[in-house]
Amino acid sequence: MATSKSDLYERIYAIVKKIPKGRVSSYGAIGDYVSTSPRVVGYAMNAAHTRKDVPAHRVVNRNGMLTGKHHFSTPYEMEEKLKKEGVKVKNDTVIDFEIKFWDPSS
DNA sequence: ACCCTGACGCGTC
DNA sequence: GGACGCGCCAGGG
Repeated sequence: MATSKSDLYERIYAIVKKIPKGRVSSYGAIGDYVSTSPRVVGYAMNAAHTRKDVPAHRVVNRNGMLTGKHHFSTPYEMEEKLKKEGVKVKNDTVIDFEIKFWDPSS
């Protein structure tokens, strides 16, 4: 059955993979798209370390803040990657978050 | 097998 | 307008 519990994580990974370069999304938006709690998205991202194809650095919280930056190899990796893709970050927060925001249903 | 904790977000007091 | 609780899943001790 495609409705296993772990399949939920797979769906989350699939969405994160679809985030275009230079764009970001939020835990809440993704969670809403896969019909789960935003928290679960965070849990999934934590486990996403084993998935090299999952750009977890493009996922931020609803404020556009890089809440998960401490989970990368270095706290600067997330910010550096975003800047390199054209997403300006200041004070651990994505600038023009509303503009850079990518909707999963888009 | 149990208890705890951890990348969030919203409603309510 | 700040603080608190709840929902939800998995892995570690």
